[in-house]
Amino acid sequence: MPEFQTSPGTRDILPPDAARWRALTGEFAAVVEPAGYRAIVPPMFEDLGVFLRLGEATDVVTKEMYDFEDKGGRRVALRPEHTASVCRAFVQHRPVEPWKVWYSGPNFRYEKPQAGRYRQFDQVGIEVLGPDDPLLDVEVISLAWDFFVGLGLRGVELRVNSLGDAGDRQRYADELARHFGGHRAEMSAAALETLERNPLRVLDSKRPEDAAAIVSAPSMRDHLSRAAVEHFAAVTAGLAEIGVPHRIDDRLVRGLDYYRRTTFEFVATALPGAQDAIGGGGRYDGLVADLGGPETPGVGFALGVDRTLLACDAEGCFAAPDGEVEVFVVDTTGGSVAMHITRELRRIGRSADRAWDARSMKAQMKAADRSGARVAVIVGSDEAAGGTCIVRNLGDSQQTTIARSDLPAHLDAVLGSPA
RNA sequence: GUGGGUGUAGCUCAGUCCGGUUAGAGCGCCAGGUUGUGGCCCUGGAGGCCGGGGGUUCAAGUCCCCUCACUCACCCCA
Repeated sequence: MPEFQTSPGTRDILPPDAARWRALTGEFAAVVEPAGYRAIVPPMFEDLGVFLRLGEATDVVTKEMYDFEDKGGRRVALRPEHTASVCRAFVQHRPVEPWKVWYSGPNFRYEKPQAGRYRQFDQVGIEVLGPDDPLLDVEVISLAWDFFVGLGLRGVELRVNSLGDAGDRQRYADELARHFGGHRAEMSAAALETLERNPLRVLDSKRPEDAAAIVSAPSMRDHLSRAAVEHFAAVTAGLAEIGVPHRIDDRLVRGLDYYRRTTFEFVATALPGAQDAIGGGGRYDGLVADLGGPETPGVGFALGVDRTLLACDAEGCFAAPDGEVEVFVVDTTGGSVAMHITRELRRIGRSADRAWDARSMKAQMKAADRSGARVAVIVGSDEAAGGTCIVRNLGDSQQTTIARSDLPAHLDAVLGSPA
């Protein structure tokens, strides 16, 4: 084992995976930018207080925060997600509403690593600040949906729910606490602990002992204000209208407690249960105000890049793009001819690589083969002396000798015009 | 944070239960077979503090303890 390795919960994304990684972000931008979302890049760490607003009852805040004191004595934290940063940026810069932004970048959560769960993990997402129009919720959800579909994913389930307004949520939580209080005897110790902190989260327990108490629990649906009911009805109607399949799940509670009204989650059915949540989001109408800004509604989502890629693996879609070069130059005269040829080729828009360290022709040809190039341009002492080169098709092994000055035109004929 | 599993070559893994000379295989890499030409085949080569530390023993990759890392599940989430 080498002395230095990646820290727990982090890893290197090597080629060709890193290319796929970037391609995924590219796909996301291609879905979201035509809808008017513009890229935002907030800092990776902020004043700890920004993230504490995510909710004191959430694990993300209470036990997973990657916080530390900097040399200036400031209490800062690596961001656990983007939403709080985007809202802080909104309060700080006061852009014109609606403010529609998208992002892509790493988040940090100090958790015990596991399959599909890292301490540094990437998300792509969008946020919209300003409107509280339920049809905006529909747009937001549909963009995530379109993105997944565009990747080729077929086994994605969309679950939606409404948590109501702040008051609804509180009343419901109280009622749930009463309900579960009556079932203490049969429930798991862990669930009882959760009950103390955040009764809503108990609905999330997957333990068999808790199942009965959860099934008989009152539904959020019966505790929504009239306005929240209407909002949610408009959201689900909108989704149905544009043909985005979804399931209403009145037990759906999300991990951050800033959510109000609409919440949703994307589940990849091809993935094991512990890692099948590939994205989620919702409305957070109080968050901007909590961060010291004006009362401003917001909606958004974040999708896990790692898990989305895992889902693609499981479904066999969205393969890594090949990073192969078109031409490989073999030069057995010392290498400087290859230097000139690769430079010329790149200047006219062709990708070209070569071998180093003056290796034998056999070794260079082997490298050419491995590079995935379609043609090899070969220069030995005869060619160097005569100002010619050999162009060899690595597919069918046909080769011809041509004047070096004819190389660009010859490649156009063999490979087509440069991309 | 809690519990299980695993750490041997660049990679995938034998060998560990029942301790015993220079620790193996496949793939990959390098060289040669091919005096200028890749893939296939053949031959050879390089490459291991057997995760780290301590202990038991005449002797430890193998047994015991500790530790670190990875991994899976719970929790939680992306």
